[in-house]
Amino acid sequence: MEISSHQFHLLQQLNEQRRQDLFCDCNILVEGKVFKAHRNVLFASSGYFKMLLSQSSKETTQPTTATFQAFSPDTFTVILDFVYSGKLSLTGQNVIEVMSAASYLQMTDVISVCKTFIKSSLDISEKEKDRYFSLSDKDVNSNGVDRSCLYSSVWRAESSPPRSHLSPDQGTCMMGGNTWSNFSYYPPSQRNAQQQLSKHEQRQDSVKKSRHLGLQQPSDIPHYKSSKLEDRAAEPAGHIAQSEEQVQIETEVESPHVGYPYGQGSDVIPRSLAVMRFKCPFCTHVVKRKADLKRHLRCHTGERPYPCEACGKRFSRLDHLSSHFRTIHQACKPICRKCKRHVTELTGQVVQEGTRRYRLCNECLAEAGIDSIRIDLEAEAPLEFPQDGDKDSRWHYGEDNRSDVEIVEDGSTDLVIQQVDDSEDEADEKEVKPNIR
DNA sequence: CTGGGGATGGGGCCC
DNA sequence: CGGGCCCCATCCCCA
Repeated sequence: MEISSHQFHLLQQLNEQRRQDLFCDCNILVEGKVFKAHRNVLFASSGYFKMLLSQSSKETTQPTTATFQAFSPDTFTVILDFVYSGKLSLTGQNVIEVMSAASYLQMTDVISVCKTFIKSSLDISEKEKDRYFSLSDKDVNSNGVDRSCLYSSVWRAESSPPRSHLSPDQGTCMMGGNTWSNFSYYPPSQRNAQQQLSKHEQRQDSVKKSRHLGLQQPSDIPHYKSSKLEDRAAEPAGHIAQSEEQVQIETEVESPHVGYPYGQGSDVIPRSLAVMRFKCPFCTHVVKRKADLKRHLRCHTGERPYPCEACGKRFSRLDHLSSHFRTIHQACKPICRKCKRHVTELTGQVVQEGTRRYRLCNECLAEAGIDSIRIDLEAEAPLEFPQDGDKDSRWHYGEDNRSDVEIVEDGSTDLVIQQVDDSEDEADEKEVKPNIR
């Protein structure tokens, strides 16, 4: 016989103990603010704490102290409240930082909820599309409602992700009911993801400075990486409040009837004259297509679903990966890297340096004195790309093999020269990179 | 220190 | 809607 409310009451009791500082054996210091919690609970909720606490002293009589600078006390409050209640208080303003912190703490369920929160920003119902939304600050804010959403723990696989919070007519939304309020354990797939995050955590120390891998550390996520994004991040809070609206559809009149003011008379605008636009909830960017917004959002979330199997570098877009692979690993350009002259299969050769390939003309090869290196294609490890299908399950922030790559690429001992043979190269491309067209 | 080139990343848009 | 191409901006490296 199972008492369904037991888990809930147990968690409630633990939360009560935390509030009263009873049996708390772990101090968490976040930017000077001290949080008290139970080792057991933290251990069970976070891969980071699991590692930390299992590595820390076996002496259990002394309270453990953990210090964080990567996120704010407010963010950790949201995380800790979730740990002790199963409820995650997400808003358009805090979701990025909460996801960043969850990534740092290896809390895959929280990451999933944050991802869904962001992704669901794109899910605009047909009904809503038929409506006219004003973009003015006045209208956005005039609802006078708190748009924060409370997610209760991990939803079950068969449950739909939350969408209701998108409606501008709705305010606070509580994901209640059995499906949402039951506390769940990590499903096996999430455990795998957690292990990957764990690996990432171990790699953090070797993170390089390269700006191209700007989202290396979880803490970087809310800070963005390009100057453009930094500018956006530095925008005043007023703007954030405006863009807090998850996704707005802007109806733009492209006819001579440009005099329609926002917020009134919209229902008389013929649909044929209206252009749907999608506004990013995190910046001022507006795109015409939902797919473009989805792509754009990756620059906020740091999602890099396309890993290069040759070097491990991850890309946010397939075409960037494709371009990278062609340029770096396939030596597609028939140009001598040194003298920039056009080379053919007769006048040049492909040089392989680690996983990097480029072409050199015969003269430059002779000059460099590397023409004597024996080609050993049999021994050469093939560059293989993964098949499609795992991209979504594999992305996470800061996953970075760059340090390994640089070691490989800098190794002059890996220098291999191949005969230039475009036909062979194309065959190689098909074999090596099945997911790149 | 500076300019050029390469690599990368983001947006627009076509297929 | 995803894939892919083109364009452009930015950053980094190197001569």
